[in-house]
Amino acid sequence: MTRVLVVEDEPALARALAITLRAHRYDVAVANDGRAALDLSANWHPDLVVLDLGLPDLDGMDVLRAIRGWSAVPVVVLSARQTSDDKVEALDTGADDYVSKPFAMDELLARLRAAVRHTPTGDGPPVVVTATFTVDLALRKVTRDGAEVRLTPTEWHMLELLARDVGKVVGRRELLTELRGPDLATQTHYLRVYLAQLRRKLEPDPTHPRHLVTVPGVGYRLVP
Amino acid sequence: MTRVLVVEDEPALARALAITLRAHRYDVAVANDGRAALDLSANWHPDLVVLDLGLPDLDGMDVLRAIRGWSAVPVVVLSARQTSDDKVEALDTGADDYVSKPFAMDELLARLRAAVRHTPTGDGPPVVVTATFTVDLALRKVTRDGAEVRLTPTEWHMLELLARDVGKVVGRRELLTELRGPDLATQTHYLRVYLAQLRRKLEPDPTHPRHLVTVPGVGYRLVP
DNA sequence: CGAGGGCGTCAGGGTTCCGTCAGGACGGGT
DNA sequence: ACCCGTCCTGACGGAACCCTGACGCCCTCG
Repeated sequence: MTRVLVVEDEPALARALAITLRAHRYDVAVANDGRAALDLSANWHPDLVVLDLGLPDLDGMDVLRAIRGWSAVPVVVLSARQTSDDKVEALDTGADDYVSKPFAMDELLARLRAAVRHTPTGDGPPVVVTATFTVDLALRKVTRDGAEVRLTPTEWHMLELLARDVGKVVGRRELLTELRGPDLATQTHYLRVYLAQLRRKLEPDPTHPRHLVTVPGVGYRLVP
Repeated sequence: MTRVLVVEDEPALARALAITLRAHRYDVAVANDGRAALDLSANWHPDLVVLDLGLPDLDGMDVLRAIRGWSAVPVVVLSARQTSDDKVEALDTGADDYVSKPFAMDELLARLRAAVRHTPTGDGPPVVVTATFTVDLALRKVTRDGAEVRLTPTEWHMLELLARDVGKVVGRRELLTELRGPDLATQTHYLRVYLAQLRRKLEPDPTHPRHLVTVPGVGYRLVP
């Protein structure tokens, strides 16, 4: 199910959005202010963000910038401002769409659908199959020999990053920036520990990995 | 340069769009009707399509559907209709954005930039093929006779530099500056050692290289 | 004919990098 | 308050890698 993070301080609108989105089979989380928005966008891993620019604590643009600093999740901006300058600034900061209030709900929904289509991983198959295990990005589940494998949040996050670019090498810095933030992007030891745990849970022979392959000096890659 | 196909039957607006886009360093082609739009979108390979729904011969929606039949190029729809039904239909048919006339030019430009961001790495041939091995820059992988070849970071870095300019000679100083920094750009011996290792791993007959060719006194070059 | 420079090959020491085990810190649930 | 799962850091053995030095070859030039 598509996970939508709604960042909206006005309670009435927030409730309306949540109800409507849930009625359309979205998985919805609501953030009332900028802090919660950053927290949820970092830890809840939404597939889409609806961001109202008018927030009580932080400037909405700063929230957008922060999210874009480490994630490529589609962001649809909601705003009462209608001047083209505001739209240009938001779009050039990385917003995928800009909807002015008041808006028609069905139009917003259509724009959300369009935005979700843009997710870089959205065009490929949402499920990665290898010889010994299967990763389902949409369902957030990984199965091995038919049985589901229990993964900790960090383990899953890591596997998700690798599965999002199957076959391609994911750099250590890239992984660490996603997992722990840009500041700790040099702690490569962290990656080794969790890669080992993933291998223990997923590889038939953890000491001779066939799918969770390390590329020395660069990063790791998931091969099908 | 980004190639934009403008589909617009109204001459004044078509000219204005073309002029503005060209001023912003876009490569622009204009189609006055649906037939020309389909023709150009198929043969000219635009990176972005600006599509006005009001066309003399075909329905704009049919044009959109046709394009989406074979291409994932970003399409920004332009229309005089402002009802949300029209927007929903266009967006759900595959349009990336919907702009109602009249519109502010700078907003349209921002939306075009946002739309073009969605195209996933459409530039350049990411794979170099020779008679005995192939280099895939994107996947960071090199295969020989179908089997993957293990390269050390330095070996790969070197091969990457050569593959980035296939056929052209890459100077020794250029190589060394990339590999070891500007200060050590005279240690040509370093290059010989690693070229030899690359040849040993990739050439059928390492003593008589066919693809990793030496240009005496100048540098090396990769020939397909 | 000998000297010299550019090139390719081989080998080894020093260093970095990787994988693994173990244990303390933290937090949520009972 | 206790327990359990998870997160994170430290230490260590082993492997891979980087780089340099030494040597032989070929060609050119004195």
